[in-house]
Amino acid sequence: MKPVFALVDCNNFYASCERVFRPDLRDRPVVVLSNNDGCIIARSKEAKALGIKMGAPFFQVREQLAEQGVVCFSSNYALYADMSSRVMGILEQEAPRVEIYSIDEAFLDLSGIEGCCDLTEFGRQVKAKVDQCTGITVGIGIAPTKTLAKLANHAAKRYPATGSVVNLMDSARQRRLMALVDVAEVWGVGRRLVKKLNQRGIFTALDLADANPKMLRSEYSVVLERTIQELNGWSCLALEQVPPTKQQIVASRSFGERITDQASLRQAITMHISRAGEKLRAEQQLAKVLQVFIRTGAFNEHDPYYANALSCELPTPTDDTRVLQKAADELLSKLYRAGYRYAKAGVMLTDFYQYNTLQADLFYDASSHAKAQTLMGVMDQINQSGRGQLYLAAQGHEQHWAMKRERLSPAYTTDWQSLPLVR
DNA sequence: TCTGGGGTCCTAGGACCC
DNA sequence: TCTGGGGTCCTAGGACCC
Repeated sequence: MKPVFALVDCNNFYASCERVFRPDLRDRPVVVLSNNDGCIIARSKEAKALGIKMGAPFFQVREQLAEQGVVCFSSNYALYADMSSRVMGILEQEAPRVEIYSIDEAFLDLSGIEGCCDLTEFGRQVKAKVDQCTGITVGIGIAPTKTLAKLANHAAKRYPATGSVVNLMDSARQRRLMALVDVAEVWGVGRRLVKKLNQRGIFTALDLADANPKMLRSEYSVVLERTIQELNGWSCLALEQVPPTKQQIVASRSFGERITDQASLRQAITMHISRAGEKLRAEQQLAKVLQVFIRTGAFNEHDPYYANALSCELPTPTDDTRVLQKAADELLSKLYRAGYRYAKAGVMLTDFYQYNTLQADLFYDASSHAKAQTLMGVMDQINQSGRGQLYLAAQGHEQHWAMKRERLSPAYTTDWQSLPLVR
């Protein structure tokens, strides 16, 4: 059976989420800022039309945005994650198999439904349903491979006449579109690769599709060879319905203000360890290797620069926040140098083990490990219940370095106190 | 003063083994 | 002049993605 993929992608997702609950902003330019109100990471259509650049540092464009009447939001991940799960829920109702690819994108496997209905019409129905139920508009690209579906989605967004649904099952139509599209737009072709491909005379997606896959593989990598095959309608990337288990977990943040003392760094590292531990337990895994890293600002030429990381192997794999915190603290003591203005710190967990395949050593104490797991379970439950927060004292109560979020919108969908009111 | 966070995969090269 | 051949595992770094 010929495979059929659809890529559903939410338009300007974060900016759209903010606008769903603020109808007064419907036609106004809106941008959403990264953590710490650092850079611009999402723009509404109107904001893009004003020429506002993706990734622009907020402090550099702040005045200009104010003059242009652009509404700015701090990022509100609780809201975006909840809106995302609503959108994905609808897709799961509509399509037989779904791969949630990112917070705002999903691949659908539509193989076999051609016989029952017109693919383009199906796409329009899905789009209308998502719009009606969530207020989020999406673009949909349909094609025989994931890479072509991505390209079709790109076209759906770029050409309004398509009604945001593009069916690219026909190979003549694929070639017509590819001839119009810059090779930089192809999924898997990043900035570095574009330069090299341009030097070889490959400028459009079609140039790449017609290139020799074996030759480009030997010069670059098997990834690019697969991309070429996919552009030619040979599906190399399958739908992945079950997310593969994670291989690493990272928790890190820049500080709202620079830190110079070790005590504050210790608080921050403890907080990151707690978050990483929660993620690890949600994955039902144990970690053996822990890394801690700290660094000063990367942009200021006047301040001395220092960035360093240290890792250690734990005696046995663990998911106990307290054990991880103790190890992290020792690493931090070795890493810390006085006299620097630190901008960011974080932790990384790697080398994971499943609960039941754990290879215990001679001194492994099963009963104390079971107790620790119960304790961590209770802690996670309380923290998720919304009734209060349990955390290690080392995290501190007042964090002067906490993330800057000066333009945060309410948690409209995840907090009773913040429900929008209709009068 | 102020520039995000969290992932994956691939490859080359070194260490080590028989 | 000339110093084997073949394999695995691990790590660091590069490139990409959203």
